[in-house]
Amino acid sequence: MDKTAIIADCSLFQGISSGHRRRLVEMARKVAFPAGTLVFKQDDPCPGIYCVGSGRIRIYRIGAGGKEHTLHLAGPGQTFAEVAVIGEFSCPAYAEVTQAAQCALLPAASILGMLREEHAFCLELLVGMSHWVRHLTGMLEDITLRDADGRVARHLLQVKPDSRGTVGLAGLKKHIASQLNLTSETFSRVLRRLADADVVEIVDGRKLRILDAKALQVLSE
Amino acid sequence: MDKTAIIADCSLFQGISSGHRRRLVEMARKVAFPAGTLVFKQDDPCPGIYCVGSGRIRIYRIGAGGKEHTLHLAGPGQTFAEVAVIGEFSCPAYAEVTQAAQCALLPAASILGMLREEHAFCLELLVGMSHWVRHLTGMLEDITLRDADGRVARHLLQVKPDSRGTVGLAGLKKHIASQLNLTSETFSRVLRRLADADVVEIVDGRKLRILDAKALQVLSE
DNA sequence: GAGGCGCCTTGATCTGGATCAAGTGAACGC
DNA sequence: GCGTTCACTTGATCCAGATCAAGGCGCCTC
Repeated sequence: MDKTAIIADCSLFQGISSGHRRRLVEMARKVAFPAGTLVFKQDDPCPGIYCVGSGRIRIYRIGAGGKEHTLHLAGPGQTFAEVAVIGEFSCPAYAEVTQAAQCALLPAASILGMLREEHAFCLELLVGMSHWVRHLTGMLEDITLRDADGRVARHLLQVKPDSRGTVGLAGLKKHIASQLNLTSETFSRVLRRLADADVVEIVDGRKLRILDAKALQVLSE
Repeated sequence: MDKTAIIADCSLFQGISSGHRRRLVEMARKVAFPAGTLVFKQDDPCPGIYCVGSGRIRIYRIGAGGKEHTLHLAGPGQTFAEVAVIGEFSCPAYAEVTQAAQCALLPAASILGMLREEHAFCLELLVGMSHWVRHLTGMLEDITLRDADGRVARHLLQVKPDSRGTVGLAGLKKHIASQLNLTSETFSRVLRRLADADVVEIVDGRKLRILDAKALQVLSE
């Protein structure tokens, strides 16, 4: 997978003109990471925007006592570190490769230059950013206004099912649990309860099928 | 307080050119709200960006069972509904006037038009938005990674003290508590504990003085 | 195949903060 | 003045979900 393909697939740049896209490809650097790599640490200077072509990167924070909170599990077509680049902050979180990944790195300086020159690109990113804000307010709503069952239900409804109604989990259960601000034990128990009530069916450890979307809807209120 | 003054004071538009600012003033409509007004409801179409000149507006969501979560207590110099305008969403929350307020309303259509025409304005808003993202990730970090004492400590450190080290609370205790995802009872108890430990001094119901900022720092880790 | 390790499940217990309940006190209208 | 309301405090109890503990299971490496 080359730089061009990665950037073409990237949802942040869907609405962009082909000319701008070509400029992005030119400035991009292809980077590959084996599983387990720490791409950057919290408070590192931010190298640029990463576009994920393949694999999976987990973005998380660490609080007092070593507790982790996963903000995002970035997969193909997604980006991370955009906000830090635009606001010119240092990295606000840790980024760790959970599945060997190929990414395109758009250096911060080049992006900022292009933003200054290209009005349309600027508009594009503005909309992309507003979606990121939505994601965050959604997480906040989850954590403050929903109980464990509700959060899991909403999460299951958000990941779109593939061919025959099965949804694959984007990462380890413990990482998904941490994204929902739950422990893996609680996540496990909720899944079991949903399976016992025939709301979902556990296909294998990594996949499950939604049997009763309506019931999930009700749970997430 | 007229439109011109409100927009001049508005932190979102600090870096903007005087020409752009003049255009904003032209498109703005002055609106005054008595305390208790519901400015908009969740899912209403978003009328535009509100700039607060005076008074206080509480932005909050309601979850199942009527539980509220306060996202923001917007005061003078601050804006709300920017994100909905830019992303062209409907209102993502409720906005209620907690202290009689004077605002300037920048209609969504005019703002979107200006964004399309004015590159510098677009850049400006992009940076403004990245700060809003920071605010949200800060709240998330608070709620997921800190306990009640830590959240209160961080909150107290965030509001900058006025003349002689006293900090005034931006709203009712129950609204601040809800912003920190606490009940007012818990908030009250934490404040008492901090006062007993001589970390803060309760001046009157609405104000308090920070005696030991270091200790607050430690609590918020 | 044996051992080890990390992920996941399930059960038993613990606890921070919510909820319930009661009381104070300030601000208001009549 | 006198009731009413509403913010806030404080105390007593409760509970959802965390933590602790114990296997089970898949997947390495040797």
